[in-house]
Amino acid sequence: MIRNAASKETARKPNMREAILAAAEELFATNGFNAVSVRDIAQAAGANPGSVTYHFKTKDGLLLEIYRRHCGPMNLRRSELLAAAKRVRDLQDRLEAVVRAYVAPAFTSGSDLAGGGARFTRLRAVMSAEGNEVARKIIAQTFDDTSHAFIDAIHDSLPHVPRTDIVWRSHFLLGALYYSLVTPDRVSRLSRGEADGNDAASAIEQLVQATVAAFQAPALDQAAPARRRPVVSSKT
Amino acid sequence: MIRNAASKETARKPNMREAILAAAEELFATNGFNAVSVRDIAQAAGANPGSVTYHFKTKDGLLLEIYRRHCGPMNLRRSELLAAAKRVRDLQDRLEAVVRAYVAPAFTSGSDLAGGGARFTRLRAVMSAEGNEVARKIIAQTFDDTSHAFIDAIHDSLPHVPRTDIVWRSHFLLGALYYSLVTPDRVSRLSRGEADGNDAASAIEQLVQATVAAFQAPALDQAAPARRRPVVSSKT
DNA sequence: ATGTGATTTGTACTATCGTACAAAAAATCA
DNA sequence: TGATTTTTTGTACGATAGTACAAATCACAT
Repeated sequence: MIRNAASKETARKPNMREAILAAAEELFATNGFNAVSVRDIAQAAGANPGSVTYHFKTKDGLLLEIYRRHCGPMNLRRSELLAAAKRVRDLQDRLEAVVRAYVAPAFTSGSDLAGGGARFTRLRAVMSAEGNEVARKIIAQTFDDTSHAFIDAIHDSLPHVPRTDIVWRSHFLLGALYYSLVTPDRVSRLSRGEADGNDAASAIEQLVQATVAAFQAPALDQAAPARRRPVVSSKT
Repeated sequence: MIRNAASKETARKPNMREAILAAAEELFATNGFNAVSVRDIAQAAGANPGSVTYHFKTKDGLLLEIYRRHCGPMNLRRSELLAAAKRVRDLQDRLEAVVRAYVAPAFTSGSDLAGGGARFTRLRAVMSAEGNEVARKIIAQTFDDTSHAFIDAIHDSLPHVPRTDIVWRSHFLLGALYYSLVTPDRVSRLSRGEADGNDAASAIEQLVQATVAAFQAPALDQAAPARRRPVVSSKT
């Protein structure tokens, strides 16, 4: 939408550059950073390997640009959604709205820059698992603000739950979200075809519902640490 | 334990072989498969690169052996824990016991083969994210049985929740578990030091409590699909 | 101690990696 | 159109990858 700006950006002829970015995003998201060569990317984009060097200098630079391109619009969109969610009156409904505002943009398909999108979210999941340095840096300095904003919003809806628990549970949420995008087929397989792990709408609803319940769980204060230790025999 | 068998296995002098396996497990789990070279592994194990080839033939063979070594004892142990959990009378307590039986072994430290252990679990998380072929094959044929057993056990404690929902929620559980092992520092960072993401006991308690609540969430039947669609403006 | 098989070492081969760079092609503007 | 800049191509270089293999070394039964 926001397009006809004719800025002084280097977007003179974005065809090849954009194709390379898209191909790299897809390949990195499915195979990891190190498993994909610059030549793989060039071939998938219908470009020459040297063209990648020309546009992005290095392979790291290419990854960095993928992040750069997404992070700005994405955080903006998330702020909007969060602000709207925070205006919901009913406390229970507000919690669900906040969670949904966090979850939904991660599942959008296509090249939805603003929402983040499933492809970029999956990319982040994979980079996180690989401990990629470039990703780690840009993520810590770009996403933590947003994460804190969401955590605060959730905490406002659940004043009786300590912040520590909220942090843990939001961490679990992100893990579940990532994993749903990384291995959707596992859901189809384990449900014996009754559920479709690749159906974004189902994933969102299931994740929102489960997560809201998780956030609403009673506080886990260390006052009663060894409430019960069931099962676990002592065989080493 | 089962050791002095003097079988015809090639376990005559396991020192170096074991060192290589341990080093590879650690390096793969933290950096991914492709980012780690055979030379890296050999160096970390104090071995010669050729020694890796001698014991495991190929790099894939080395990864395969890591899985092979863990899967048997691990599934055995999980079955034991699950069986014990299923003997818990109270339905609510049983659910928690089953979840704990699933979660706890994944966080054990050291070279605990039977439990699975944090290192191997993290390795599985990373391989899953990278879409590693070797791992994908062995996982589908080794873990699905156990997963089904746990899903069935949880379903028994929650008869009113459709199996589909149980599958989704158990999928979220595994994702949260993986992510907790992959990026524990994020918890410490977001909680501003109030929580320690690397503390296994805390992680287990938090994860069990949150997950039990998630499983207990009301069923999400498609009878009421558009219960409410809060927030989300329609800007594409 | 000595011979034998198992293991470790050292090294080399080929393939592919990321990247550099000059030449060709395309695009832009006077 | 011709000049100039931007983009694409083709190719090459050094580094490192996985793996193979012969020689050296070790463990140990005889």
